[in-house]
Amino acid sequence: MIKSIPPHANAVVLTGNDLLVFDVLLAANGPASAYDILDRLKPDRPRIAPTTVYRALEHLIRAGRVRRIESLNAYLPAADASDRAVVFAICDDCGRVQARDAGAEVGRITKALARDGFRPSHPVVEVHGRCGDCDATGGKP
Amino acid sequence: MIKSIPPHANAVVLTGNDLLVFDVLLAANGPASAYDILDRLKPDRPRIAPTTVYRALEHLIRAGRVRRIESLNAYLPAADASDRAVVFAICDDCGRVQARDAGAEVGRITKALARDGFRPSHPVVEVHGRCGDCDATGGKP
DNA sequence: CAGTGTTATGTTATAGTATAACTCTCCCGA
DNA sequence: TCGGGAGAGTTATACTATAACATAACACTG
Repeated sequence: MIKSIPPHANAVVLTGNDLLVFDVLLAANGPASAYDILDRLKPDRPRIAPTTVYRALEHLIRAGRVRRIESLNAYLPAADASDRAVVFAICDDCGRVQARDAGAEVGRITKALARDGFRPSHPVVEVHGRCGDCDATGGKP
Repeated sequence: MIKSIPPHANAVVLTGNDLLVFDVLLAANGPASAYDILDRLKPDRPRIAPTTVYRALEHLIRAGRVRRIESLNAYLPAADASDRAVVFAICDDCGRVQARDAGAEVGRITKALARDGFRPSHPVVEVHGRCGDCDATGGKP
């Protein structure tokens, strides 16, 4: 039986650039696109290129510190570095995103696929809708 | 070209362009990007623009005939026009995609979110991995 | 029929997202 | 010391999607 995966089985070393990008993401207080991040960094580093941001995002994602939201082409800092499956609840009115653990439900889905011979590696679970606040107030205003 | 279609109450009326795009998608035998479709249409219609393809895709999606795969930026014809939630099993080796009904599992997820005050509208469930064929043969070759 | 609204389509341009390909440099370990 | 690999810079380009405006075709209504 497998116990648990050592937290640093695939340690990813984060560089200065990586942490800079991570700080911007934290400050964004919500999902940010790679180019949002780029724009935020340009005042200090006028020659910074998309490549730099994308490389940092790749590191951060590998390290479990950041998640990509596929249906928004955006990135969100992770609450913790676990690789547990999460579901993103995306409010299409205000743009806010809540991440929730969905390990159990996603497990059912991946297990069902595995029974058909598919070997799941990375699940994407994102639910669009309207958050409680917007639903109460009738939207953005 | 289509002359007129009896305007059933809530039916989405598909136009000639729409059906053309749908035919290309069917012929693709797998997920196709909007620009794949565009390239395939260009020989017959050299002046066709992205807008035209995107508008057709929008119609087809509204009609339930086509699904967008968010994590691939690609489109797939739907097996049927139901709006039941599906999960896409995406093989990252060969690129093939299988759609499976996931109404029950997705229902659990959306209900859990609804209990938190979120009102789900459109779920995105896509699982990347390796299909049985590729897993058996070791990959693309 | 004219006037009007709606939808589809065309056309041009641009915005937004992501990667390729090459270079340089620095650090570290053989 | 040297060579290799990771990080980072630089330039260019590929890929994805929409904006903004113009025209046409049709359907409704008065």
